[in-house]
Amino acid sequence: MQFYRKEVYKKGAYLIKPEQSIEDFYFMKKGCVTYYTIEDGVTRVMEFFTEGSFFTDLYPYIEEIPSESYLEVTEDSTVYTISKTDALKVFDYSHSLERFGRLSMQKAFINNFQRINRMKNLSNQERYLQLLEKRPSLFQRVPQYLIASYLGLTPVGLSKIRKRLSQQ
Amino acid sequence: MQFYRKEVYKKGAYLIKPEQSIEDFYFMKKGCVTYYTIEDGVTRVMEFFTEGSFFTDLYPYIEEIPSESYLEVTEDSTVYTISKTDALKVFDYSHSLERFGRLSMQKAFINNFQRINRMKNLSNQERYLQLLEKRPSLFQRVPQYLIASYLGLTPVGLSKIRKRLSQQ
DNA sequence: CGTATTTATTAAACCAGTTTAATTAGAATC
DNA sequence: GATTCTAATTAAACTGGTTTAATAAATACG
Repeated sequence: MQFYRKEVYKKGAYLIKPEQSIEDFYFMKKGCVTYYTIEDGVTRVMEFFTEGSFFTDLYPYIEEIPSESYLEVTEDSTVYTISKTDALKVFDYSHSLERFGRLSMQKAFINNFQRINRMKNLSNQERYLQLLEKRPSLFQRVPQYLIASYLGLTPVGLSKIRKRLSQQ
Repeated sequence: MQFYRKEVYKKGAYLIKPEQSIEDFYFMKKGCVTYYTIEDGVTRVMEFFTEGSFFTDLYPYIEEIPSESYLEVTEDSTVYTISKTDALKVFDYSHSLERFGRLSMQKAFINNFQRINRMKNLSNQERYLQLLEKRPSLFQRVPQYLIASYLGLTPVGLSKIRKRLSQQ
C-alpha cells in the first residue's frame, strides 16, 4: 500500500497559495520551500523547509479553513505528499504510525519552542550568527532579503549587521 | 485504573528546579505555574501555565537530561500528574489515547507557532495589548516584571508602553 | 500601625534598529 | 557587451526600546 506520492517541483512553483484549502501533508526529500505571508504588501517569511522537514500550512490544514499563506518552491524540489484522508487512514490502521505522528509533532513542537526562546533571548546579531552557523546553505539558496524577513529584520537592518561584523 | 494523581501546591512551591530530571507530565486544573530560566542572574519567563494547560519541561523530559528551568507555583494550584512510565503504558495500551496525545501535541505546536508569528509581526505595544485582551487575568495573578520578561521587555520598557497608552 | 522591602514609575543618556532615498553591485535578457 | 531589472549597501534622520539611577507606590511584616 503506497499511501504517499512522489512529486517534483520546479523553482517558482507553489504548493499552496492564499484562499486554497489544505489537503496534503509534505515531506521535503530534496530542495527548498519558503513559507510566507504577504500582509499589506509586506512579505513575512515564517520558515524555510529544506531536506528532512515534514510540513504543511498546519493551522488551516487542521481547522479546515482556507490558507492565508504561500508555500513557494524556491529551489527545484522533490517532495513526498500524503493526502489528509490517507494520513487519517494510516493512523487508524496503525498504532505505531500514530505514535510516529505524535513523536514527529513533539519534535516539531520542541524545535519551535526553542526557536521562540532563541528569538527572545538573543540579539538580532546573535540570531543572524546562529543561523549562519546552523544553516549556512540557506545563504546560498535564498536571497538575503528573505533571510532578513525570517530574522524579523529589514534588508537594511541585516546589511548593517553584516557590515558591523565585517569591521571587527 | 487511575494512572494520574491529583496534587495540590501552595504558592512558592516548585514542580521543577534546575539539575532535576523530569519524570512527570502535568495538567493544570486550577492555579498558575510560571515556567522560567535564570541565566547570568537574569530571569526569563517562557510561559505562564494556567487552567487547562498540559505542560512539563518538555525537552529535558524527552531527552532524559537534567532540566535547566524552574516551574514555580505562582498561585495556589491543583494539578493532575502522570509519570512518564505511566504515560507510556497508557499510550501502549490505548490507541485512542495515543491519538489524543498526538492531537494535544499538535495543538500545542500550533499555539506556539502562532505565538512566534505574533512576536515577529507585532510591535511590543501590540503584543502587550493582545496579551491584555487574551489573558487579562494574568495581570492580577503575576507581577508586572514577569509579564515584561514574558513579552521580551524590561520592566522599564513595559512601564513606558503603559504610560504611552494611558496618555492617548 | 510604622518600618522595611519589593515592585512600578520616571528621567536622562544611549543604542540598535527603522524609514526613506540614493548609490552600487549583480543577474538576466536582448 | 550594453541595457534593464533586481538585490544589496550606504547615508541621514528618526524611534522605540535599553541601561542606570532616583523616586514613588504598594506590600509584607515585626
